[in-house]
Amino acid sequence: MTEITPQSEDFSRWYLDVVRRAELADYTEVKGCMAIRPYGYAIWELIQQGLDRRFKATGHVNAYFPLFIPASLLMKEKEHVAGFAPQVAWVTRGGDEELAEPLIVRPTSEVIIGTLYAKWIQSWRDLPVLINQWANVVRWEKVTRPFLRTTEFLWQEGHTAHETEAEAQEETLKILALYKEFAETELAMPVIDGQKSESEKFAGASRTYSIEALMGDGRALQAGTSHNLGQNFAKAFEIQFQGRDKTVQHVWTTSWGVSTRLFGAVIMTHGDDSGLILPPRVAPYQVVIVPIPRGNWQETVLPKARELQAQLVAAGVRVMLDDRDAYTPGWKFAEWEMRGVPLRMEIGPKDIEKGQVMVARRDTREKSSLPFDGIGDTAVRLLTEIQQALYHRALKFREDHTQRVTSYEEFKSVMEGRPGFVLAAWCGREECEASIKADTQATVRNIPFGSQRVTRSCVKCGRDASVEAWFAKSY
RNA sequence: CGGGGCGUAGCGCAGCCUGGCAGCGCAUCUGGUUUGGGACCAGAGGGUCGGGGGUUCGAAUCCCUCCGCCCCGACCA
Repeated sequence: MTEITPQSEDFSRWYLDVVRRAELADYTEVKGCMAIRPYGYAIWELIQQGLDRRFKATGHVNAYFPLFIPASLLMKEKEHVAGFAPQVAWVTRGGDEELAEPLIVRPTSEVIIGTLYAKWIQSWRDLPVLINQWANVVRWEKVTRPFLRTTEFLWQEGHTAHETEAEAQEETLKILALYKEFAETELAMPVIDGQKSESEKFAGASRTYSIEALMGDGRALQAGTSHNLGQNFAKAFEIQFQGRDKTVQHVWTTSWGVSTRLFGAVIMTHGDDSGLILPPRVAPYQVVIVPIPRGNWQETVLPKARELQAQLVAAGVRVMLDDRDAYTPGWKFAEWEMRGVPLRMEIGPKDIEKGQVMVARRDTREKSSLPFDGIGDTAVRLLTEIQQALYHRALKFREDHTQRVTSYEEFKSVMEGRPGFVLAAWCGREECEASIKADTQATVRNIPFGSQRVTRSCVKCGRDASVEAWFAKSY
């Protein structure tokens, strides 16, 4: 049995151990292309459901666009192609024929969708277009890591078109808020929202916004982005409509996405040295029942365990009854803890006699006997508690690793010591951003919305600071 | 893409230096006894030694080359 490397010894190795031991994903023959195993995929499906429900509730609909895109289309938006070209995979042959025009495998779908929107949109009455797609995309990455950065990954990409600049901006921020609410409610993961710096914004966007989470090793992870694309793509792809005032105008577009990377964020936000800890709302099994075999247990204990399972299912809880005879209870305890199941219920002859169930929490490891009667409600209440406890624990961790600094010396010493988020005044110039990165490895994660011109000077160069920004070492 | 480390059974590793029967632990399978924190006994199965090429009577071992994984850096919404 391979042990999981302790976080304190090597966080990165811990992460890779958890991914493999918990059977979330596995490597394949191609660099950066991982298989997502059933347990991992079940978690992804729950993430999808939570997001999809929210997209639909805000008026979005799903559609599907093709994997292959004519290379020439990518070239139409100047900044976009410059940003993505180094990461694009090409198809130059089909069967035994050289293609007249090479295809690219989508790294994102702005260009193909833009081409279609140009056909679909004629009038202001066709707007807004609010489409999302669930898809795989490919970006040729040099350094890959399961979930965090893979060559092929799963994500959703929303692509909307609007009549006015204000509407596009509203959509961009609405989705950012949706992502934040989702991360905090479903993933129990506190995030910082704000605007990306000029150097970190999406290739082709007017403005990019992000949510950023803090991982257990003190490094930040960009967990989702929402872009206001202005009229950049509308002009490149001639997406035009006739307005209320009879004039022909370009639409205003947005795009936004989150990927399987979110899953990596969940692992690194909540996990501990025993393995994964899943927030109940995205746990494929919220409760695992371990029957305690004694004597003729299949006829004494097992029926009671099934009854317990039925009560939990009736209460709307996702349950796994682990009735495998080949493993001992102790082995099952360790196994399901490693896989992050929020609650474990043990039921044996002693419990049955007393009308009780032994309940153990994954997050606190507290173990207590609770009455069998009403166990469904008890489980629901405990799961809610765990969901909140995980959020508050993560929030406290972030607060303990967040500070405002006023001098560069202070900035550097924070980054050398216990890293985390640093809020510092910044003049907004790429020059300072780059030299801060060179000195400390920290980059601008984003610029908070409340941030306004402050009287203090740039933490690096001392000039007037236009904003305060969140800095951190990042993935 | 640069520097470093690594690749031998599902996992972790020894063997390589100095060429000569492919091994160990865990896991797996069968049978039995067990089972409230990773059980025990007995037996069994499992290998293109990352791929290709070369040297040699003979290559896991030596040489060339390609691929993959990990770490650091560059790059990367």
